[in-house]
Amino acid sequence: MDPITSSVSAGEGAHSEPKYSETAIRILDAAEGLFVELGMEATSLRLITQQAAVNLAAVNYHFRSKDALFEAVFLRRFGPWATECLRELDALEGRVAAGAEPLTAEAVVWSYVRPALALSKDPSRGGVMFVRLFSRVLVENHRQLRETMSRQYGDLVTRYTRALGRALPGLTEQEVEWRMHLGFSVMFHAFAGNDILKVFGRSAVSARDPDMIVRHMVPFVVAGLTSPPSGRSGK
Amino acid sequence: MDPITSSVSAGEGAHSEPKYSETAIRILDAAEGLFVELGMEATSLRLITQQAAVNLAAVNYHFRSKDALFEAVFLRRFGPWATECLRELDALEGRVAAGAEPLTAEAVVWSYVRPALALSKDPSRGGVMFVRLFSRVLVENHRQLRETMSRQYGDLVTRYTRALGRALPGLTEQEVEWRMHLGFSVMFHAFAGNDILKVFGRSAVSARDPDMIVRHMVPFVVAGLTSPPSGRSGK
DNA sequence: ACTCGTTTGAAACATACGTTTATTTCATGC
DNA sequence: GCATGAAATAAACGTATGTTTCAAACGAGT
Repeated sequence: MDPITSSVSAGEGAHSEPKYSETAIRILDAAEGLFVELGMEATSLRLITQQAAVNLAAVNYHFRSKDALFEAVFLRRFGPWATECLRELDALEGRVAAGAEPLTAEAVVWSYVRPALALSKDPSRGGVMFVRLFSRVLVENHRQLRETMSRQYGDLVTRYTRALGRALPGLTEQEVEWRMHLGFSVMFHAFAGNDILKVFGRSAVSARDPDMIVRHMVPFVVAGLTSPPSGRSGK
Repeated sequence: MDPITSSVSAGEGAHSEPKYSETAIRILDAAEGLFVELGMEATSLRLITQQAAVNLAAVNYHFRSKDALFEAVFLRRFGPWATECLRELDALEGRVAAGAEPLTAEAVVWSYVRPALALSKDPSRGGVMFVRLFSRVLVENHRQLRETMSRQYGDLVTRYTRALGRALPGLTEQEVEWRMHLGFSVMFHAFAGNDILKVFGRSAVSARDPDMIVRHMVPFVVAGLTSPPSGRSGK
């Protein structure tokens, strides 16, 4: 029988995670690394199955198609990360509501950075691979994945935007959205190591240590987020 | 005869631009749009030649291979842009040397943003396409292109790094490189419109007007660049 | 021991790809 | 008006792709 309908649809309802068989996991692991390194299009199923030491047909058996495999690879990491982000946000807003601390942009940033950092350091959850995969999704156009994301995780963005807006009073809603966009862009691509300097071969920086990335990135982003409002806000 | 050896190698020496035949230009234009939209791997020569209304073999005739075509597509835009950036930097440093203005981080940023903005608004030079293509190059691994870039344009990065370092005294060399990396990441991906919010379907922001992008982006980046040095500088 | 649903396995499928080959068309110089 | 080299064309090449097929192996339940 189709293992897809049993596992995936069982895990469809509200953010729960599907269980995978051992060979399915081997496929996911191999595919993850290759998708990150070569991109979705340039990675062949034969390369994946060879590296995973499983049969070629196993991919279509366990995941129905290459596209569905890509989505599974991505969502396996994204789901837990999104959950952790929401938990961090909940905790932060709880402390703020209790008057234990003010709601600052830096605190909001950390509620995103902390899960990303934890994830980066945990190889069993994909380590830094996931962030690099995510940065690919941002650039490539995976239509179906985007639909899934906006359907299933749209509220995450809403939550962050609202929190940031509260942390940055005096900014128009549009300015908040822009800074959110800019700030998250930096964070994603910094974590992913999409370094311009790397392209030019002058990459003394790319030590790729997550702690160091965070140490330089967070002050940069917080400074950008909290900079004084521009004279006239955009149309 | 091979049109490649005549045109490209004629334009090899020191940043000059090769001349292309009309059909070659048609191919470059079609390929540019498709590479941006679909990525290098997902774009087939058949799609390109069909859209350019030229024969399939014309690509290999004029550009030798698909890889070489990609490089040509990229360098056609990158060359003039790099030249303009260097001219802006020269002009800035000239004014600074003459004591006409101080060397600020914002001025350095503008020496990059101005050419990018001009390019974004000029459809005859690819418009916003090029920046989006560039952001793909940052994420995908085009080995040969990277070699060409670092060989031919490595000095551009050196110039920017040095200028930024002078504009930001009190920062260690490493901090300057980090901020440079972060700042340019924002600028590239902001111009390219690689919007995280877009992935989640909540893209009120992405009006994609270059002027508005710049208006929000520059203050953000300048704030990040000029933020006070972090306590202990990273190892 | 046998059955039945699940999972693997090897092979084939049709298609699409980048590239190459010959041939034809075309413009230009003599 | 013909020869010459560049450019366009149609067709084929070999290979690699995602997917499907169908038979074999497996593993628990009775």
